[in-house]
Amino acid sequence: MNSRFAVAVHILTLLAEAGGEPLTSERIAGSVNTNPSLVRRLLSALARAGLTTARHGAGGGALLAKAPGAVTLGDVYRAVDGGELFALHRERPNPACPVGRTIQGALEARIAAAERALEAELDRTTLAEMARDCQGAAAGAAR
Amino acid sequence: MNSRFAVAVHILTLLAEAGGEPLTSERIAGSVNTNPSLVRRLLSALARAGLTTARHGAGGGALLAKAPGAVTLGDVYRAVDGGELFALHRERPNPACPVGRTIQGALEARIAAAERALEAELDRTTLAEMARDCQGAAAGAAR
DNA sequence: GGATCTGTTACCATATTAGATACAGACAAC
DNA sequence: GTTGTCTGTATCTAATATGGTAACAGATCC
Repeated sequence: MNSRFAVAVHILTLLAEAGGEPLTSERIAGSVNTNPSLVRRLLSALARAGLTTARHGAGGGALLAKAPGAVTLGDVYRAVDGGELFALHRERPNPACPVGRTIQGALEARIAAAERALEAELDRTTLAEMARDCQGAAAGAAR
Repeated sequence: MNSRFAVAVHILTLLAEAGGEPLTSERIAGSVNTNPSLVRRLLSALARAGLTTARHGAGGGALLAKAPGAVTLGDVYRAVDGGELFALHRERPNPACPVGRTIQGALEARIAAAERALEAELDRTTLAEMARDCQGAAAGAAR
């Protein structure tokens, strides 16, 4: 459906490989193949979540706010997509029906558990590992 | 985001409680609080996945194709939403950049693992349990 | 044969997504 | 302190997804 998670991971992997060098939204957009404004929108969400910081002005750009080994894909998911996994009914179910009256409560607990499981799996990968994978694959392709 | 999963679980829970009695799309729509055509669309996906069958004509309607204890929320997810968790980049990343060239491959494995974790958690709940929860809550509310 | 119900299609309104442009504000360089 | 660079945000647009609605051919029951 939406590609925010993929693009956000892409951005952060670039920042991890930059090793403290600030990257401009234009430079990042060149790798992602999109436009700088979209990159800045995502960086805005990542900064709100405490994952990145920015330096204004000439020579500025985006920076990781933490060590690459301390940021997980789960952090990225929560920053850009969190809590949007499943929606409940758009219209409230019929309260005159036993199932309609209770289904949403029964579902909420299961949906929350599923989201926890998803995030726990995403938490098993750090940006450092993503950067390493991309380095290795790039080296392999260059041989 | 989308409510297909919630509505599909609602439909199947109704069928589980009906205990072999066929329910019409109009009857189901009354509980979900939507219109019969949408219900039939979802039932169509559920039937393709082998979760329901239908009886045409007067006195007909939808039926569970399996025992309520043999259908999990993971089955429902796969039937109506499967494989749509995360999208990759809409435009292909820049192949001239080491990260752009390799990020999608590195992401695909992690996304697949996350989806497996999500489905495994959903597989822990069956329709029988959903029906029991709704019965219990309904009884509690009636006291 | 007539009534009922499914399965599918088509159409519409709305919401979401992402591409694009614009501009005020922050900061660096000089 | 003036100029240039870059961020952060708002706005607009096009494409797509979602769900509400109507319509109708086909299957089945009575």
